[in-house]
Amino acid sequence: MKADKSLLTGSATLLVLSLLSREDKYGYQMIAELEAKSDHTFTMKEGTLYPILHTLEKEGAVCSYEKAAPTGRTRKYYHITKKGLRLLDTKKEEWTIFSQAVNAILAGSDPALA
Amino acid sequence: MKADKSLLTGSATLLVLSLLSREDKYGYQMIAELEAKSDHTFTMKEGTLYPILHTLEKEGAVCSYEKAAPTGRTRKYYHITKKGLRLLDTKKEEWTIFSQAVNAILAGSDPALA
DNA sequence: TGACATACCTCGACTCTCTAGGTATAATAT
DNA sequence: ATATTATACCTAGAGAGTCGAGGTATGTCA
Repeated sequence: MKADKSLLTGSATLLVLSLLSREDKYGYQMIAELEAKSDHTFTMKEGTLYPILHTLEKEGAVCSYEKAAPTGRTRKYYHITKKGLRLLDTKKEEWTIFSQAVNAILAGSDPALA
Repeated sequence: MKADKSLLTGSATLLVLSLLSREDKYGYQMIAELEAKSDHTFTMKEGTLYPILHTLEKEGAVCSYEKAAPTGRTRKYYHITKKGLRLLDTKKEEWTIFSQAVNAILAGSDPALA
């Protein structure tokens, strides 16, 4: 994690839902994709991801199914539900409002440091 | 707080330092300014702000002094130090990297929902 | 004089992420 | 053959950060 990891708080679920909105994925894959797509800014730990997935499943935002990989290994895929898509929409908007608010505050700070 | 409050985690210190980079301020004032400048997105609680200010002071990022308000009341003003300005710079960059990374992930999500 | 806004502070609860373990299988190296 | 590494999943407890709810005190206004 390049940036202060505590910044991740509150966005982890948003990121997971966003990944799943394109196609079904399994846990290990999501971690790798987050790392790659964020240019190594996010290194989401397994201890963070798996509990999030389990919570989302309990809430009905995602559902899971097992599928064998070409290698023969069993993977647990997650699929986002309609409820999950609505949740994603809500969290996306929250993120937008939040980040714009932070930028508004920062815009007021000493320009000599920009 | 309009947005999920857990998003604030990790940015609270950045916001405080940013406010102080323009001019010295006292606690109660910072809460009001954050609320106003962020269009009511941030409602930083006193239980959040004061411990942050005390920690920053311990670290030498800010220093404080008492000053009487025109009303006669005593206010505790905080002044950002050079060390604090460097910390602000660091945290600003962390925020930029982080928010760009989140946006990169979101950009990959289902465009039909955008 | 009572109510309210200002102004500061702290403690314990809560939420979220991470550390550090654990299990098991497949691929690769020795 | 066998050891090691990568894959793939999981959980319990620790730690960090914020909040709720309380406390104290002063100034203003009805």
